[in-house]
Amino acid sequence: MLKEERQQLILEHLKAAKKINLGDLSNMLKVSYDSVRRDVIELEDKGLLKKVHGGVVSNSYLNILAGQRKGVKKGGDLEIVISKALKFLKNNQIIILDGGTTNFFLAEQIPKSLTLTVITNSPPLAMALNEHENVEVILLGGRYYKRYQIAMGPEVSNQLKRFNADLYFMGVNGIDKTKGLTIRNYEESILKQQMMAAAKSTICCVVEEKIGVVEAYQICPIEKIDALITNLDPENYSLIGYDGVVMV
Amino acid sequence: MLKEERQQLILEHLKAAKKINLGDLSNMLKVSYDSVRRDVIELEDKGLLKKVHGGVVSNSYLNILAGQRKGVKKGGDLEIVISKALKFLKNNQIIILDGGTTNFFLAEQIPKSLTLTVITNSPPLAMALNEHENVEVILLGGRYYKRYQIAMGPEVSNQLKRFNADLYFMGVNGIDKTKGLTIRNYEESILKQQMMAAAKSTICCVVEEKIGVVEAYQICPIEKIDALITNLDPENYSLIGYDGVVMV
DNA sequence: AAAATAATTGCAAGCTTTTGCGAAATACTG
DNA sequence: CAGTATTTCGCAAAAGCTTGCAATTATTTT
Repeated sequence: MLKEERQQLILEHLKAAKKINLGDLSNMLKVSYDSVRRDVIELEDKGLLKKVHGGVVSNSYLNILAGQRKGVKKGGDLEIVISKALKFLKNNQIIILDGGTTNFFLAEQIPKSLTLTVITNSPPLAMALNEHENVEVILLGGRYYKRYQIAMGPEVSNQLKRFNADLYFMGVNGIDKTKGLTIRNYEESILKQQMMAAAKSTICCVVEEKIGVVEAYQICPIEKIDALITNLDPENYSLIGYDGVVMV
Repeated sequence: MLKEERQQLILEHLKAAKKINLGDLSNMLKVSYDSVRRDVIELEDKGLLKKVHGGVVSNSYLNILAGQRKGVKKGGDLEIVISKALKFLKNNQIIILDGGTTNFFLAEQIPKSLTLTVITNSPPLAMALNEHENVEVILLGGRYYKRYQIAMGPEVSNQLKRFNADLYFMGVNGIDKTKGLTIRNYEESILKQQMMAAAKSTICCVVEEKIGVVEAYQICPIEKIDALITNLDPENYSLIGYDGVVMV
């Protein structure tokens, strides 16, 4: 069995199971514990799952590449988040949208009648707005990171310095009471800080499963953002202790 | 057995089996391991499969990107133009590709093994290079023109000033002996001039039907470009009178 | 048709990746 | 805090891959 094949199987299993322990995987795939372990490490490096003590959990990192366009499931967590986020949009606003699936789907769902300027470093997101006649798009250029499908680097930062947007919708990998907003890529964490600085207020959109997750690099502590949008009711117990933020 | 025949068999087998290891292929096709290996490298260059340690997998297996049709018709005019254009590419070159369909398809057909830097103002083109691991992409940012799906404006021009690329592949709407290279959009005509200035040499790729066509805005006279690639034989009568250009 | 050139093939030696094992370290549980 | 479960690490064997070379076959040129 090829390594790639195995990794594919692990991912498929994870879609169904949500959490699997490595021993079971090892039996199931008929390879040693170590091989599974190494596969899982590789997959984690690619951001496709998250390793925890006792097994692996799905990371719901849908690659826009993977054909899952127009992928907001009716009534799903993501749809709830997006519908809440859309309420923040007003005519003639200038908003920054960074890369990431949530923002991509948010962009797709922007009402066609709304007049907006969208600043983004994500080519797929820019293209998702092709049919939005009233949305002007400013694309930030720089070195293009294929893996994340975004532009990053000094050029992007420089261009950002000249902007004063009304809103910034930030995507993150994890959000935690004490560790704040975190992400897996260092450069991106810096970029997101700069995007915050380029906007009057910052809104963070996350689905439930990212709550309590801590990733490698902090962007900022919780209280620096102006609003946190989740699919949960603002009174939900999972959100207790996130002080200083408007919950939506 | 001919090489092409063998490669066809490999692809067919892969369609059915999703994966296969090179030793088995070697037995099946009754040629040495090395020949199979070299076939597989060629196929990988064309993006038709993915080589991994232990064998090959059909690349639709790893990525659900299968639906992404390669848009060049076999034996069509465009394919001829593109195959000629690819001969100009050498390892470690820095090339500028502007928007337009010819360049988009050219980008798709760049061999996966080629190491290049591609500078572009076209988000779709940047994304078309997602699977080209050896191609670094620099995305030019600015105002995004949805209709053409390219970035244009002063930011793009400024970024261009700092580049000294080896080659610029220019797309045009029309080419004519006396009126030169022309295009429908004024701003774009200026941008293309700037791209010419940012590259050591400029190559123009056109299919037959654009020859003799004159559009609203001239980019430059014919003799300013270094090579003209068409689907026609360089000796073809349609090309008589285009002086001062290398015909390919 | 002969010579020159180019493309293809197979081989062998050397190199890299992958794998499983056992010991050691670390994280959870009651 | 001890005990158990889980994870990590280093290593060496095995499997697989690459590279240069020389022989062969095909193609083009003279």
